Amino acid sequence: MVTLADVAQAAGVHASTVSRVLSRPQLIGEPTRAAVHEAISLLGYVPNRAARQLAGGRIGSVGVLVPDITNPFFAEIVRAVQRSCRADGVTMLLADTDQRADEELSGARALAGSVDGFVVCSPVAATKAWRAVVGATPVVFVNRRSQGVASAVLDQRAIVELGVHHLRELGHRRIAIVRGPEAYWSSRERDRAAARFDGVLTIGPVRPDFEAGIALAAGLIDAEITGVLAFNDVQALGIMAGCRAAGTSVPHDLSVVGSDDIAAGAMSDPPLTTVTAPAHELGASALRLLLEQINGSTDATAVSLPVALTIRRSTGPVARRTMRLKTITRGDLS
Amino acid sequence: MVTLADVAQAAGVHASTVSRVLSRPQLIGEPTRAAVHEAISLLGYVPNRAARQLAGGRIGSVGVLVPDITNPFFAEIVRAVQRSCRADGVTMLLADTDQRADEELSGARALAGSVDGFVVCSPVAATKAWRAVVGATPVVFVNRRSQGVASAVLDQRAIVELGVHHLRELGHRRIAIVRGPEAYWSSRERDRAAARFDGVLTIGPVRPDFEAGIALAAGLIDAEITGVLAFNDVQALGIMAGCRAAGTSVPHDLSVVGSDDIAAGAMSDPPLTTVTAPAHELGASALRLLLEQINGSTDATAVSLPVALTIRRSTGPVARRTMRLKTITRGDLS
DNA sequence: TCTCGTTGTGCAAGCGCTTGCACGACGGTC
DNA sequence: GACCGTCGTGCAAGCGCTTGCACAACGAGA
Repeated sequence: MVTLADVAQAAGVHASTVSRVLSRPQLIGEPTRAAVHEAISLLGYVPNRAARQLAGGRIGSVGVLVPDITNPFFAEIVRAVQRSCRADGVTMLLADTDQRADEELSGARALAGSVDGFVVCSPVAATKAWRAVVGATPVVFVNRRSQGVASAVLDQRAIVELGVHHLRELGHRRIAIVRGPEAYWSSRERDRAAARFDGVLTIGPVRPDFEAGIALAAGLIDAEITGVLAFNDVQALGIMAGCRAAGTSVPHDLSVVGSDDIAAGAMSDPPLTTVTAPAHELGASALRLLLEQINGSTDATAVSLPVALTIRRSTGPVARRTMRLKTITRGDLS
Repeated sequence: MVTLADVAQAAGVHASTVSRVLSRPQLIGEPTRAAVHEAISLLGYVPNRAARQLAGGRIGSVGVLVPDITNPFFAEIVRAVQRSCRADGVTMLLADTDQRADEELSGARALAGSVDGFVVCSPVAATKAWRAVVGATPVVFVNRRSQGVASAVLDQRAIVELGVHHLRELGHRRIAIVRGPEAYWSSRERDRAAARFDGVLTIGPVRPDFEAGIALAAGLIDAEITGVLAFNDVQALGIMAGCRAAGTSVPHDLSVVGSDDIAAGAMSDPPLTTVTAPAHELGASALRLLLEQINGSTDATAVSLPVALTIRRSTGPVARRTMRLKTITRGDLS
């Protein structure tokens, strides 16, 4: 293993000089700097992280917590964070929290001390609990807003509006919005947005997974809903599968709008109309926010990212036969 | 920050004693040990990784390189590795290599020195290049076998056999196997297995993605193939989408078998028959192999994991009209 | 009783790096 | 020509932990 001292000897300078060439080059004279660089590449020197961390206090790595890495949406965020990390010379530590608040916290505890900060996707644990675990360590929440914590979120209101407007433009009058788990900030936010629409039914909470989507389909059909905005794509795909099983045609009898825009949505039959989330930007922004916090430039900023409607073929004009008017009441659906 | 010394003072012993209680408890007498443990929990002491690593030589973290984290198959492997890591108190560092050999190597270079070893999924860089980068650092390849490198692989031959037998049992006689990229060990392995079957056409290489699958469909239909084993599920889904676009019914006109068993396969229409890979076991085995290597117990072992056929509805009996006999020649497909 | 293990604990030397401080060598000022 | 910045570099003290070695205390065998 090549150490600082080896490089220093090869370059004929003191180890501290080499260290400075690496960390604050402007302090070192040009000729010395060149000599050091040459020695470094000659010897193939790679700084030892542990030593660097121990001596310097800084760590140079961030922890990323995701509820489910097998969900392509989170995978995309992780990829974005990892790329940004690489570009900034930061190491990324990943933990899958299995959507559980306790796993979230214990994951953070395990990583605390090994990271300079956390990017936490769709956290479910209470902010207070978070603070207790991470102390003053910088944290940024992805898709959750919370007092005193930096965050990068999707414009949930726009998701609802885009979905509902699209369905209305297609002539739908019996529209349902599927609510997500109560613990999610995004769910609560969508509820708020949904409340602004008259005559739009909100149903659920319904788990944002495929099976729950399947199970939901029958209720939607019974209630003569003609257009539905699912909580996410996976659930939307489930609704479509449920419709298929029930002999209901999408989009003829029921138009389905997803949210996220995962790859599987484009592969489905019919391809899923969805509200596309900029997962990559979300991850990149979160890391930027975190790094800013770590470097002390800002604290607790929040960014909200725009979303866009991607129209595919799971939505279409409302079919005649379902157009009879009828008052929608909550009792229509359980 | 609570240090070893703080704990030592609280427990009325020397720091080295505390250190030993943590690392080799059997060296320390029972009463002392208890006192130390009490002090530790009282003070909420958490060992400093960096210091530990610097002093001890060991690092306690492993690097994981995946070609594409947004592919659910790899995501599942990553999750398995991460869980095993957590159980063993090891930290996982992740890098996405974007399926590129150079990214693979540069990712490894960036992590080398910060990890005790690597788990590399579906590596494409040459083994020699790998050795040059990692030196003596333990490595295990996932889904690639290579002389002198430990590996955890799927039984590729079984994948081919399972797929082909299933199709044959359904009466198919015009069966095609889609080859994967030449750089993949798994591709080469499947070619070898495919060669053992008479009258089975191998086509490709075809990229293992959705678009390539779509593009492939037309050729399959033209060649009057009635059953196809895709390279993976995503490609299989593409083939189904291509068929749909061409008005060809799956499974009536073409039976499609995938490989991997990603979640999207179960959500498709029709649900995809596929060869299920134990992604979780693959990841867990890889980590076990790596840890064994790190601890010096073994070197360069290879495990091969069994796969199983999951029959859903993308395969079915061969339709009458396509059963006329005709000699298959390579020229049928480009 | 003396010696010789055993066992349990303390001591101190680092691991490779960062960084505050000291200091020598300049060039410019009065 | 003595004086004073400024700049570039060396020096050395750690960062928190591990670990080989020393050593005290004790019981057992001679």
